[in-house]
Amino acid sequence: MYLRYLEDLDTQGKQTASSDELAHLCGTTPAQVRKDLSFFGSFGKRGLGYPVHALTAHLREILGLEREWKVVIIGAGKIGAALANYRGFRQRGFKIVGVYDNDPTKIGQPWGEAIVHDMADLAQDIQREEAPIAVLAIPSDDAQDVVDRIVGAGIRAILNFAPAQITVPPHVSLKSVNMAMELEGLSFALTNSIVSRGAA
Amino acid sequence: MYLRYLEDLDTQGKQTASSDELAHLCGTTPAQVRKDLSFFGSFGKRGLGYPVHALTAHLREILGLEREWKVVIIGAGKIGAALANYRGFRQRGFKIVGVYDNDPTKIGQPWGEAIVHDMADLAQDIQREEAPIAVLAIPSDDAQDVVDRIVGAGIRAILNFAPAQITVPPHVSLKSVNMAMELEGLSFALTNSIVSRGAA
DNA sequence: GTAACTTTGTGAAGAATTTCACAAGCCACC
DNA sequence: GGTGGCTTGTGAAATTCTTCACAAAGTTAC
Repeated sequence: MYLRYLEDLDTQGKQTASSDELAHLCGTTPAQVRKDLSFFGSFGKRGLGYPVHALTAHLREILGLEREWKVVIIGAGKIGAALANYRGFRQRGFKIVGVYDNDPTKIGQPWGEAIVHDMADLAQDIQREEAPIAVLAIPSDDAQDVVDRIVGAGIRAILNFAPAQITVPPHVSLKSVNMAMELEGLSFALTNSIVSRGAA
Repeated sequence: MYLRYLEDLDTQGKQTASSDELAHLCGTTPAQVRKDLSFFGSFGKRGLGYPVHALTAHLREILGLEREWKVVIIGAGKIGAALANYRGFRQRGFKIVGVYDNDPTKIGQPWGEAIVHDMADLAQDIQREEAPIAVLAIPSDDAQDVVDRIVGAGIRAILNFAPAQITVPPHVSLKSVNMAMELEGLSFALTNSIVSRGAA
């Protein structure tokens, strides 16, 4: 989150930003900002604040965004399409090396700059390309099966959009985005008149 | 998360579930499960566990899912389409009352069961329908503008898919899903060899 | 009916996170 | 070069969250 705002500030040509300023932008407190950043090092200058450009570079380094990450997208449906379209993606160092589906009417069809591959080739392609990240955008029923296969093929991180609870070995990182659950959170907030801090 | 698993168990015809069982499914601890649930009431039976079906109903009530929520989708692109397609949506009490875009080539076009409306009508439609929830699936640049307009029209909750940081008044609930940020989280985990608990 | 076994609900302890508050450092101006 | 005004970095305090551990309550078997 800090990175996102710092990039904005950098684009605006801002040289430095105080913890107070960052806190306001991020909807947190100055002390929190300072503690968070101090965990990784001492980046600021007293009396002046944090050097926007340098800190941006630091955070990118910390997040591992200075290298290129190969990503396979699994599922050539609407969500897969939305992801592949999203240009901020490659821009941030994520390179989509393949799109996979098991629907015969989709396999071989053009898909953006790429072609939809047969899911049967998925495991071997992951091994050959050494792609560490997979984005899962397939129906829930198939999710765990596919996960087991790609984990076997050496995948090390999965971003899951299937509304299913899946399990991975400890050495694999997993993030799940469940749109229905997000909406349910809003439903809870509305039902219970929860008052927010105004930013998210 | 508990609701999700309990629904599964309910479908499987399971009568009761212990905190131990739920903890295993959700990747947490039995004590955590008990504390969480006890916040809302005393649902379990000692020696037996929690009644799956009744607890499901309770949680649905707590989350405000027993009523219908009207939702407008803003942005008739890929993400909007993915959301509208997603059948678990209406099933869970979220009724899509309109899809809006400002692209003249899209306005009036059929879109699932509905038609794409002109974004110019958005504010008045929200007021007439009294729709409390909006899903924002438009480019970042327009996001804050649109948010200000729909907040003015009486929207009370927003699910934001634009990779932009937006601001709302305190009485409006906001959740943002930022796919790039999720991937960056995975990049961090890979870079720093973080070992997970295996579920998410 | 009772003994053995299970499992909840919850105070209390322990751990983690956030906030406070202030010394130390940096800049700018005279 | 000294003074005043900011702002960081960080121990300590306060708060929040998680885990422990056990009495109370229910179930099952006989």
